[in-house]
Amino acid sequence: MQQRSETTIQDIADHAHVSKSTVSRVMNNSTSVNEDKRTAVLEAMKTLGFEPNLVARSLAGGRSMTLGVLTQNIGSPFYDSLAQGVIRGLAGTGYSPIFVDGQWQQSTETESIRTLIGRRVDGLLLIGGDVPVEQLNELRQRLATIVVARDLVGWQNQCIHVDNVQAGYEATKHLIDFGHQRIALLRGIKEHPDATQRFEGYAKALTEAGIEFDSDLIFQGDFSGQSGVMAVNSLIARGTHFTAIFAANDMVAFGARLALSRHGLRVPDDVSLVGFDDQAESAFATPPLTTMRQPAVEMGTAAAKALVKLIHNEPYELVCLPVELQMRESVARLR
Amino acid sequence: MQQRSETTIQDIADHAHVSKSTVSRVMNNSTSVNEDKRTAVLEAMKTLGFEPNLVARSLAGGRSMTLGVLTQNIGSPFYDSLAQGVIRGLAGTGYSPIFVDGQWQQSTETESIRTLIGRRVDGLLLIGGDVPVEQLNELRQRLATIVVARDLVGWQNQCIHVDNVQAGYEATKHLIDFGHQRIALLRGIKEHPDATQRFEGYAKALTEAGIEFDSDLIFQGDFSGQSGVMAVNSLIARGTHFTAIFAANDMVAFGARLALSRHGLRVPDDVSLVGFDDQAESAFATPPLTTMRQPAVEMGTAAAKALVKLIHNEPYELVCLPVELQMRESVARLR
DNA sequence: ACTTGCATTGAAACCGGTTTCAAGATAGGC
DNA sequence: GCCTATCTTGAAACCGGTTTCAATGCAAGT
Repeated sequence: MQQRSETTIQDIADHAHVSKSTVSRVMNNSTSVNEDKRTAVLEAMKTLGFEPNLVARSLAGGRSMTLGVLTQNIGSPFYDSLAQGVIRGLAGTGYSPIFVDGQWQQSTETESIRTLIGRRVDGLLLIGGDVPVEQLNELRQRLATIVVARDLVGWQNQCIHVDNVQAGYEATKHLIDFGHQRIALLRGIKEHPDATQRFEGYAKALTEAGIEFDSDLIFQGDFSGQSGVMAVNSLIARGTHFTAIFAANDMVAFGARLALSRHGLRVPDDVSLVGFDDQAESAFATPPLTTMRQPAVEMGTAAAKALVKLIHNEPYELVCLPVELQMRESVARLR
Repeated sequence: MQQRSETTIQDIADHAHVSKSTVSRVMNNSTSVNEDKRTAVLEAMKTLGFEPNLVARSLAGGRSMTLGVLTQNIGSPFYDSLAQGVIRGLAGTGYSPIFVDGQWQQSTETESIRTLIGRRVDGLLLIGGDVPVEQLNELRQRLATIVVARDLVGWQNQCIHVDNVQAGYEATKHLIDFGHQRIALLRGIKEHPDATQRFEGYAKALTEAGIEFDSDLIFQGDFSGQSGVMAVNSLIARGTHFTAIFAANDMVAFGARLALSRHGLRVPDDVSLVGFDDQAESAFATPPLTTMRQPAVEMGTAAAKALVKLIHNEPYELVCLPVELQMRESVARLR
């Protein structure tokens, strides 16, 4: 595919009978330019249909106006919502995001970050991921970096995340408040810090309510729907008694709900169910799913805006957004 | 944030006692280089931790190794799956995607495409969207372009999409085969060609089966869950008799299923339900949703690979992937 | 021994902008 | 009317690579 040679700044200069420098100045409003020349240049740009070469601009100016976004599992609701938020937060700032998928694999992530650096992004937005802190500490020395959905020590103001312990606590507390004592926990991936922290919250709520912890109620799975059905099947097969389920996320909750129904168990009449994430489908599940709402879009937006400020050395604040219980109809008071 | 000045090709050259040219040659394997020098250069690159400046490379080489992907509604399942497919298709090709969101607005899309051109992407992948054909025809003259999920006349081999008429036909046919005659159609957005084409397929299946078309069964909505709820409420409020629903997509089907249950109607016992897309949640809905599976990931992958070939002027083929009926449990034979 | 051909290599031009520097022009201050 | 501060402006250097071009060296051909 031959790229038709584009019009350059030099063409504009010739057409307007000025020098390249002047054209550049008009484009950037850097120093004052005589009104005649300015209009002549603008005129020429319009006539010739000039589109500045961002690549050349990046090289010369040292700024690429591009932000690298390392995300995980593009195609999964939570991370997509974050990405959506990032896009919104960047709208109108002049910066474009370039997304790469880390796939929750350290090697992939490291490689992806290298690529982004090679592309000379002006800043980095890391969403989740497994890259060790030491490596990130090094990274932030040379590049404006903000981390989302991950809790890093020593990153006070360059890190926006959610309190998963608190969230796990509240979800469990909600079930306890409704009279449940036998609460099954469908854990997410073992190594995943979110899963671990929510588990902590769960345990804390139990302890606080004086309910004995029973490891039979814990199912170690992942974040998939299939994991939810397996958990319930396994729970029932083992004959474990439970009246409520706190699922790793909404997708797991869907799977659990399906498996329950296969066993003739109704939600919420027989078993109460709480999810996590509040993805779009959850409000329209049958019954609508009670879940912990993660402000994914908002986090993405906040992170993006903060990164832009960080790059410009402007002050900003990164608040820790709350996970809120979204009460719907999948939880019932224990009779 | 001060960007620590990176090591350049010149540093490598000095360190290895060769010229810039030679370093470049080693990097690109362009012409043969003496083994001694080659190792010296590689050595130097390792020692100095050299990361080539992609920006400079793009400018000099005329290739940016970047592909522009214009997608719609990042954060919606179908388009996200496509994006996921694109990422997979590009893995290992050396090209990175840069995603921009057109948000189904022509002005935004046009603007986004301009930005991508300004970034000197080597190719364009347009997913859905409203940009008029004439504009696209112009575009393809200057840039390798492939369009996904859209049927464009005259784009035979640069366009990968799905036969929505056929898909609409098959979904409807499936319901008819199960004895349904009063099939409500929950249409997607009026202007959206997908919605129109599926409607065509619906009408065709009806005609073919000798079932009279009843406009009372058509609900004009959008692609949201809320739309499904409203449709069912409206249908019931109007007293329209129906035994099956063909929803604009799975999300709409979820909404419909919820509204049905609110009215005491069971799926599939009282009303059968067919969705569209087969998003991940659908298999775990209760009951698992029968739906038309769009091979979104596969389409994304195929499109990405084709684009790379197109850029390299290599031959490729873009097959029209089939939409397949994914039979699950939301459709029952009419008693 | 002399020409020919190919492999190697560095110098320099180039990609399309930005930015520094110095010069010319204009205007204000006395 | 002269000097200085400010505004405009173009030439040229620069960003970090790629690529062309010409030169050098060396082995093969005759």
